[in-house]
Amino acid sequence: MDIFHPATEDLDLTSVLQALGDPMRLQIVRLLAGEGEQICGAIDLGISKSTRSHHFKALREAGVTFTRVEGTHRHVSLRRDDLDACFPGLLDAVLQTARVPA
Amino acid sequence: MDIFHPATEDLDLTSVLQALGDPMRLQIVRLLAGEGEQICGAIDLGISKSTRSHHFKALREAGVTFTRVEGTHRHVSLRRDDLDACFPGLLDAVLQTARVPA
DNA sequence: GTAACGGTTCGACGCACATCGAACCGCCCG
DNA sequence: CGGGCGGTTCGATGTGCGTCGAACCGTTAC
Repeated sequence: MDIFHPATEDLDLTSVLQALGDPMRLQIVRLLAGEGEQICGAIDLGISKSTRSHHFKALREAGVTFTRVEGTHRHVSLRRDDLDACFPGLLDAVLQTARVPA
Repeated sequence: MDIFHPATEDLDLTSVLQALGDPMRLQIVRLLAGEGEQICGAIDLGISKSTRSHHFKALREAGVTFTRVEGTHRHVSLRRDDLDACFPGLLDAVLQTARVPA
């Protein structure tokens, strides 16, 4: 079971919104937007490894992130261009407010 | 238990995204954006009354819609201004792509 | 006053999800 | 080659959600 990424034209608004509609994942997306590509393990939010893996899978399968394998590491990045192409303005709107939390 | 609406400053991104992350509710929002204020019963998507009521409640409690009581009817409308104030561009982005579904 | 109608609430049910620990797999480094 | 590390997968568990029918409530109409 290789890492799956949905095609750009297969991105689904509902799925993306659902993926973004979780505090943990929203935080991950915010971090990826700010810091750029990250190694999976570098992102720790006080959750277990399995839960983290679960969220990354959810984001990836919704088409929000792209995962690149390099050795034992997984490099994760935002699919900014694809998201902007399918849902123009959406990511920006989410990030703009996500950047200013409380 | 009167109809509750969250204050504009209490709107939460995660909650809004979660509310929008459902096909039925997304369809309702799209309809409200296109047709303006609607009576609850005028919106039928092949779901039961109770399910419809449930979705309207979810949208309302997330701050996406405003419900106005008039006699036996409930008039529902989008909280466009409030959403734009809290999450500028978000609603537009969602509607723009939601307008072109399949 | 009584019936009909618009909506809500109440279980109930099934499903999906967030979370965890533990087991597992692949790769790298001694 | 063998151990450790980065990540995934596998149950298991609790919880929340979408859906329904049925019962209920307020208002309007007759």
